[in-house]
Amino acid sequence: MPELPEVEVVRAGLARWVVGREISSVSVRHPRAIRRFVGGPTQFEAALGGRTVRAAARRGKYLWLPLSDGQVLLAHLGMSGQLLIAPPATPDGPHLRVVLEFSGGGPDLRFVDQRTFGGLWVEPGGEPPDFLPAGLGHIARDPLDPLFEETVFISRLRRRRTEIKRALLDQTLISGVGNIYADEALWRVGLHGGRATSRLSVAQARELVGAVREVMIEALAQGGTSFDSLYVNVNGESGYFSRSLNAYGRGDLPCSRCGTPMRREAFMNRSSFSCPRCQPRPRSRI
DNA sequence: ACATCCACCTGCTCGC
DNA sequence: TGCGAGCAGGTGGATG
Repeated sequence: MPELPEVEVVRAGLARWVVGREISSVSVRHPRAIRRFVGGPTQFEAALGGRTVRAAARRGKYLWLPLSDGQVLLAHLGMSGQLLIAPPATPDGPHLRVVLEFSGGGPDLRFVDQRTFGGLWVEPGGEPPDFLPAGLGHIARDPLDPLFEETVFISRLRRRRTEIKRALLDQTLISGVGNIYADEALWRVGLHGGRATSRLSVAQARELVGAVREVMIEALAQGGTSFDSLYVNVNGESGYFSRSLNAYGRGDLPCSRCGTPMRREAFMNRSSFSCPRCQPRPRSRI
């Protein structure tokens, strides 16, 4: 799905519904879902059977479940992945990719993913709290992480030679931010995403991180952002933050601050939304 | 090392 | 009704 608030909603759901349970069997319905696991479906199923889930952790948009044998089950939802808690008798939907069943009955955990950009895989684990799965070494901390170092982020940001929206989407600089929350944060601080990172003052950069953090906290409190059934919590329920969006998806609608029609610009095979008046385009390029 | 771009997918909506 | 184009919340790896 999803950006940090949506992934965090899923993590919390896993903590509630899956932690403490023993995996009894695993069924891979689509091999692409585990393409990041070298062993293939048979070994994947064997790697998980009989293990108990110890916790539910997250770094940026990646999730992982430490297991009783010391390994971790990793998940990334890609653009359309869902982790759903479902009664065992639930019929297979068209995009069901992996099913995990648990000992002693109770609901299954299902990985459903229309576009198949997401996936599950298993890696060696390690000791919390500093442990980070090997595959996630390049992912920065997110701005809600207590160990996120704002001053380090700001100095790295200002040393970049790129545009601020690109930098916000760079998960090696700051994680958890995607197209929605980047646009929302930029709108809040009145900066156009095309501004040069190197020309931001420290104060502006600080304001920007503050806005990212703020919009994510607000979204989290409302269960995340969803426009349709594609982005849901583990119980299949949508969050309400789409009602609070001020920028994303609002092309031609009035800016909620000044009333000017919002503009939509093409950006990396996607769209950026901004207010032409509150967020003027920079005069100079990078 | 750093910056940029696009392939990887399915499905929906829109205009012709 | 059909069909192609364009679009969708992400990312790793190739390329410069």
